[in-house]
Amino acid sequence: MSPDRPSILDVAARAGVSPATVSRSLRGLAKVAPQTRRRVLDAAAELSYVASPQAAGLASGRTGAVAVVVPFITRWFFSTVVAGVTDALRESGYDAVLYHLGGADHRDRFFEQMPLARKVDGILSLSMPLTEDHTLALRALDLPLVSVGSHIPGSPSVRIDEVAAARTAVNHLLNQGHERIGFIAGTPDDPRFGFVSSELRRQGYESALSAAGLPQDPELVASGPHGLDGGSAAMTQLLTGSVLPTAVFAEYDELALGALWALRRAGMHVPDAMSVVGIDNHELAPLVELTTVAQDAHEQGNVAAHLLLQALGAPDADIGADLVLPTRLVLRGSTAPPRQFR
Amino acid sequence: MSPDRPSILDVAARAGVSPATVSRSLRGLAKVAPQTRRRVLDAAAELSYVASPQAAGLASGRTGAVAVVVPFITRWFFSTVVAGVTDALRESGYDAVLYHLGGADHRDRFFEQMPLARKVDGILSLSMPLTEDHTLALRALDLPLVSVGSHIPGSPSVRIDEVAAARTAVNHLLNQGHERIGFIAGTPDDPRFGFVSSELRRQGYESALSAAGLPQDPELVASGPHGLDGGSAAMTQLLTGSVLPTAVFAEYDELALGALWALRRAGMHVPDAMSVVGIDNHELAPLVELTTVAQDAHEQGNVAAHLLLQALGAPDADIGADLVLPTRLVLRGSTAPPRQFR
DNA sequence: AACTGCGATGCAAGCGTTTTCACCAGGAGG
DNA sequence: CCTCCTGGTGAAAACGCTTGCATCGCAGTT
Repeated sequence: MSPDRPSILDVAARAGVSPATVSRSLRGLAKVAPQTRRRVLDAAAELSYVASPQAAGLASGRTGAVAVVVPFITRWFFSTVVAGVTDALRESGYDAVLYHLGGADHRDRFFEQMPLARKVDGILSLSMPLTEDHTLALRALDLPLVSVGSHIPGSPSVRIDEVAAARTAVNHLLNQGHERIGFIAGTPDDPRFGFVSSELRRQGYESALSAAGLPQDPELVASGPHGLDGGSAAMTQLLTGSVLPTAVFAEYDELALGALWALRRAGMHVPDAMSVVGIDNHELAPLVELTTVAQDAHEQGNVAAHLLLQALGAPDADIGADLVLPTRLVLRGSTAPPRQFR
Repeated sequence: MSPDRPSILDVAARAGVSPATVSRSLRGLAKVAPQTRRRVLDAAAELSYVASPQAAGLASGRTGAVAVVVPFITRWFFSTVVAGVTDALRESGYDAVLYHLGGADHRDRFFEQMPLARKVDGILSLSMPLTEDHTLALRALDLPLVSVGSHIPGSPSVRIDEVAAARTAVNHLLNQGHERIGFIAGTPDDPRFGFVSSELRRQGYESALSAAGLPQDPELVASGPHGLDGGSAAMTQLLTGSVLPTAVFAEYDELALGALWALRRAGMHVPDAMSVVGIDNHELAPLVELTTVAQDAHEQGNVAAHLLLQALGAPDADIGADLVLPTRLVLRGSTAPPRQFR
């Protein structure tokens, strides 16, 4: 049925040249006479020859693949970034090997045995919550590394200004006259550390409050697991607390959506009884009229991939680029001045 | 900085055995004395040796990776299936190479040059809309293939009974007394063909109507691009048509969500003025009280991965398994009897 | 006319494993 | 005491490319 895939020798024979020339022709290297190249290309086509990436890799030391390390592929932000990454990678012929590292235990195991040792040429780390050990393990690989959503010192990164984004969201609420503003965060799945963006957004929340001369009430901060349910749980927590906020800022839209859900169940009207704002501009945000600070996740993936490709092309280019992409406040119906202002 | 990764020869030298024995020890093959194996394992650990997958692949003909081919990673169903797949794959040590084939043109190019020729040991195709050419190209690869969400004759597949699921959704509406039931579909991105599930769900819709003795009114069928916007557009289309339905069945939840959005903008109350039902049980379905026919996407990914692993283990096991996973109607607030019934 | 330079090509040495086959010691069987 | 296995091990041949180096014409240079 499958009469052995043709090897480079078959192509060489058919084109009447040496395997070396075939290799050079196929990869578009310089020193080949146009006419010779044509002959080789034709021969290869006729045999529908495809070079073995394994052999090529062994010989050249490259793999033609990059690792994409992502914590939760089902979250809007990550799946969208991954889409951006793969779309950019496609052009260049690089493959994307997906490492889905949900739980902290998975991450630990992963970084211990570092399965991508000789498997990839570069790494794209998406907002991974990394301990120092993890980072060191990555470093030890000595592979080009680009991170999205967090900044790993020494390697290029693409992100938004998390603090500013959070501040934008909170300021919006402040501008509307809110004074008791809650914060809903995702609980880190590992006590040792959480998403860098979590921490930064919280900082933004706190600094915005400070700047407005408002106190920080721990009662106004709640957290729940990542995802819709977590947002819902956190909102419920706030609703049953001793201090009722008039508005809440959620770390990201999926938490905000969960909060909206809880509010609905509690019979609290949004935005009359409670304003809600998030970050992301999740695809479904318009559906529930969620006011949010938009970021372009697809673009971030795209840019990150290009950065990595660049690093792969130029062995020791300037490391350390830190691209900060813009965000913008998208006003929808989930925010309004608090009652006493109307 | 990086003093060349150790090779199997280094380990062999350190353990005082031949590379062959090292290879056997490390892979847990039978014919190695326990004591020898220990010695090798220790030596390998001390050198923190990791075998080169490239070389191993070249020599053995295996790659240790499987291709995951997916049309839209950002859709709930696909990202969830991918999560299921990667979670299952992790255990076995196989890597997942992600091929994100959004547009039909990407698919064409992909299947023409078939970049996964020698790159993977097996393929997982997620609901890919495939032309006959595509399928042939896949076949030609002669690799184990498992599909999710559609059935490719001759290879195992995991899916739900699309027709039955659609019928369940429509029957639910019928049982409530609806007689003018609209259908909202996603427009294929390529005129030549669309998702298999699209077609089947439509069949389910039609057969349920027929079974109830209701006519099929083309005016009640609308479609839009995939995703929220498409659902919204299709709903708008229905709302401005000559026949106004009292309920709509959307091919999948994201379209249903889009429909809900359009209804809200049109000021039509759900479910009083219009009932809406979808398929999936999208994470956000509870948020908007969407009645839907639930399917377990994560489980489908999981099962599919295991099926593939099995096929990879047993060279020529029985091909053709066709696992049909259950679905269940989840009643929420988006459906109710039409007005005249109350 | 001898020489230099250079574009085009071939040779052959790797790259780091896996795997077949041969080999060897020692216990079982005759 | 000799043969036959058999578990344990090593030697060496693939596996299918890439690439440094050598080679070879041939058009320019002196």
